[in-house]
Amino acid sequence: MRGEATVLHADLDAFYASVEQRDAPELRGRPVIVGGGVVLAASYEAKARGVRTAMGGRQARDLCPDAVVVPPRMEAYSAASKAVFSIFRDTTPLVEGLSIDEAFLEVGGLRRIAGTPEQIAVRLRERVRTEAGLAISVGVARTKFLAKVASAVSKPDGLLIVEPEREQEFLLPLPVERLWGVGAVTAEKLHRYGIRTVGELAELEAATAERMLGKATGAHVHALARLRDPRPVDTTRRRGSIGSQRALGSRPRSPEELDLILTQIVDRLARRLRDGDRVCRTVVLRLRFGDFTKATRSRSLRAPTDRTAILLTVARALLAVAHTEIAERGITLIGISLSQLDRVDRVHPELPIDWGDEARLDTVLDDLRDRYGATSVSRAAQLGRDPGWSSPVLPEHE
DNA sequence: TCTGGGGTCCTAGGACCC
DNA sequence: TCTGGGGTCCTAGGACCC
Repeated sequence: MRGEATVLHADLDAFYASVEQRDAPELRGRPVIVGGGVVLAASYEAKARGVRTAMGGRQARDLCPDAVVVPPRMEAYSAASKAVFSIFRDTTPLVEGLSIDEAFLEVGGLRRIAGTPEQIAVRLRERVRTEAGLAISVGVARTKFLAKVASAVSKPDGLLIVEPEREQEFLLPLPVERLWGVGAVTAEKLHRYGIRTVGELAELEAATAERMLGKATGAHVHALARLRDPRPVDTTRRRGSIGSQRALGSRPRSPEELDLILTQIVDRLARRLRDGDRVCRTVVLRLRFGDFTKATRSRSLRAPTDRTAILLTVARALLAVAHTEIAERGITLIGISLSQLDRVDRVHPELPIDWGDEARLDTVLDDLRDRYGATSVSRAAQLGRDPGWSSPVLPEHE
């Protein structure tokens, strides 16, 4: 007894590019690339010419010179996503969003009122096509992982049901890259041991896979290869961090320029935090240097906050401690992540949300000075407290 | 491969506490 | 001021996903 195939994985096809083709009829049937420096999404016409997500824009244009390149319209994609997710939630209350364009739906309890999982999947695809104007692929299986693989195999615009008794037949011949959690590095490690298919991985002992790949990754991908994936569709998951970043190209940037970009990023994130009634406790500065190596600098606060002034002060202090490195090596990306998120109403009442206690903010800054010996930390602190900084130069909207 | 932007999870060492 | 082991938090880095 292994249960029935009641998990749907629904995944919009070439999402950003499909929204562009939906909104601009002259783009339909033509190769479309969303993005500039890098391909964010490619329509199936462009994919057929070898264009792939994350490919450099230059290479993409060489492969497909007649492609229409359009800049991303994130608001349009976000609106389209909301429309599709409301169809998901209208289908079943048990929806687990994975990203802007995909979700798991548990439909096991709906037989009487809505029919079999297959009937539900067929209707879902029709509704997304007619009501949102988009193609969506759906995989149906007993586990989340198998459903996800099934939707990927069914693309484009497909529906694939993996019946429990056909699972091995379906999965074992697939290349290991299909496993959720096997990327370029892990695939290369497995290839070095002569393992190319899921079936070959499944034949190993778990301990062997763990020795090859590390404990967590090894155990995880080995379990998937053996068809073990007990995770239920989880409707309660909430984001654990939010972030924003900006690629800067290779030209030199003045400290003032960096400070302005950092301010814009923190301002936008702090707004998102407050809009979602969330607070955060850790501020992470992300940097990419001139040679494209990466680094992070982070600081945790004693009390959670959603105040722009506090977040910006900490972010500036983190940037200040990295300024020598930036001056020497150049900078090509700057970003901030806010993590250890919590709901405002979950914060213990005795912990102030508005962390206005300057003495404690000073403790954070002193720590940074001790650790990095940076002299500009105090200037960052001054800037953060300067009432003039915030009197918004910055527009209210994102 | 001349490199976006949004996330998740894991590892590992050190601090600190019991 | 000798020593062990376990648990948790913090920081930094890395793999992976879409």
